[in-house]
This record gives sequence, C-alpha cells and structure tokens, in this order.
Amino acid sequence: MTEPEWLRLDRQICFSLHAASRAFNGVYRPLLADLGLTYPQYLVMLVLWEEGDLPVKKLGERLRLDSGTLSPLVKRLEAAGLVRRERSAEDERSVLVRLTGEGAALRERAFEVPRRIMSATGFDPAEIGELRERLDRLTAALDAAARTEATR
Amino acid sequence: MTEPEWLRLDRQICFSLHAASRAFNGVYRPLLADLGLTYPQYLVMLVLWEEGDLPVKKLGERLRLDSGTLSPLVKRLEAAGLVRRERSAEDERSVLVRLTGEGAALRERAFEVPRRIMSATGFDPAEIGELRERLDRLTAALDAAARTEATR
DNA sequence: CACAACTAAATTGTGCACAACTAAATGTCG
DNA sequence: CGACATTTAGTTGTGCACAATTTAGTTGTG
Repeated sequence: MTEPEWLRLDRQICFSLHAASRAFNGVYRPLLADLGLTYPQYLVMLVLWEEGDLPVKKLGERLRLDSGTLSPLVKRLEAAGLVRRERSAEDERSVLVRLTGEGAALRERAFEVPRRIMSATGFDPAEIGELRERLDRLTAALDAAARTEATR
Repeated sequence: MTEPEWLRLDRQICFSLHAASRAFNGVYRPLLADLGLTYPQYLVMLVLWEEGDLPVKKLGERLRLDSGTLSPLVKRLEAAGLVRRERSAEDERSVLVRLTGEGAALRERAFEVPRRIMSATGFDPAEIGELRERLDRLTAALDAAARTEATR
C-alpha cells in the first residue's frame, strides 16, 4: 500500500467515527430538546437515574469526563431545577449531585427516547449490541495506547 | 424489557459511541500536536491533500461541517501558514481554500500518523474496514431519520 | 431592467471537551 | 504535631459543533 493510500484509509476510519458521533447527536438533539436537555446533560441524567446521587468525581469516572466539563454542565442542570449540588459532610472536597423531584420525574418522559433512537438507527438490538462491543473494545485499546504513550 | 432497562441500553450505545470518538481523539491529539494540528484541522488537511484546493462549501460537504465551524478553523490554518483563502473570480461568494507549499509539504510528515493510529487500535485493517462500514451505515440511517423528522 | 429568491461565507451566541492551573480539604510521614 | 503530597472541584483559555442571523453576490422571472 502506498503512503497516500494510508492517509486515505485514515481519513475514512477517523472520519467515519467522527461523523457517526455527530449524526447520533443530530438525532438525539431534537428529541432531547423536548426535555430541555443537551446530549451530554442527558448522559449525566441517565447515570443519575440508574445509580442515584453521586459525587462529581464518580460521575466523571462513569462518563469519562473531567471537572472542567462537568462543573459548568452540572451547574446548568441545577439552574434548570433538575439537580442540587451539596458539599459532602464527611469529605468537604466532594460535591454530591442529587436529583430533585423534578429531575427524577423527568425520567418518565425520557422513556420514549431510546425507542425512537433505536428505530432511527434501523438496527436491531443484537446488531447494536455487537457494534457497542466493538466500540468499547476500540475505546479500551485506544485508552491503553494513550496511557503507554504518556508514560513513555 | 422494562423501561429502565431501555434507558440502560440507551446509555450503553450512545455512550459507547461518544466515548470511542473521544478516545480516538485522545490518541490523535498528541500525534497531531507534533504537526501543529488539531484533529478537525487534520481532517481538513486530509481532504485538501487528497482532493486539492476546494471552496469552503465543498469542504463542508466532504466533512459534514458548516461554515460556522469551518470559517474560523480555516482562518487558523491560514494563520499557521498551511493554506491561503482566495475569493473565487467566477463566483465572488465562494472562497477557495488553497494549500501553501508548507501545507503541501506537511503531508510527508503526516504519513506516519495512520500507521501509529492503526497500531494503537489493535485492530487489523479488515476489522477496521468492517467497523467503518457499519458506522457509515449507521450514519446514513441516522441522517435519513433526522431528515424525515425535520420534514414532518 | 427590477426585484424577489436563492446561495456562500461569515458572525454571534450557547454549550461541550480538555489542558493547565488554583483553592481548599484531606492524608501521610518524619 | 507539622510540612508536604494528594485529592476534589472549580476556573481559565482555546478550539470545535451547530443554530440562527447577517452580508454580499448570483440567478430567475415578470
């Protein structure tokens, strides 16, 4: 394979992922707008609905996001009345993100979102699961590579 | 399947894609920093290297990006001396993005990037091609769904 | 020709991602 | 106990994504 062809292949794979991510976002956006959420805000709410109140630190681990992204995002959720932020009593460095009644109630309205997304993809659940497995494997490999790169 | 399980599945697939996209970015970032490029800037350069000088409009079609994103990005490439922007003579609404000698020369230094990315993924070219095919199909389905949504 | 409809870029404003840094609380070890 | 490292959030600055709007140039139609 000649070098320009490598660049061509590179364009294809990195672009495909980039484009798929943004296309996904484009389908979620109007659905989530009805709930008053952005896509990353929805991810935070999904984690809170599933796992209950969490400190910012734990949220960041689940979502692979740092405080520079989460701090302002959670503040916007608080401004929208969906969560409250409380300094932990045991460890005052930690800020606990708690669902409000309104935030918990929003879950009911979110039930239809996954169904509509699923139908938009045209994929059946098995195919989605397979794709997910592959993406997670890719992410793990890339993260490992980034870490060894960093420690070299 | 109960409703909370749907939300759980939703968290998995949309999060997987989101995370993979950012993980990819994380591996490219340090490699591209050596070239003085960000990841989206690299995508623009790949298109220009492959297809030659293009108007902003065409770049946007290739990359699925609008002028709101491309205008400042291309200006930064111009500030870095990699491209020049020229009003088209035939159609003065159009701005042609042209590689400078420096921009064209950067291609040689970019050759190693795809190889290092490929090894970071731990995937072989066939597997990458398969993933890419699936992602492109997903993107096409999502775009189509977004369009029918919009025209309803 | 006049003028409305359209098109290409650029601009504005909001929000996300992330690196680098700061501040405050906590942990550790001599 | 007390200096020092570590941990958790938050802040700042840069760049990308995208909706909405603006500006300038082009095209089509009466």
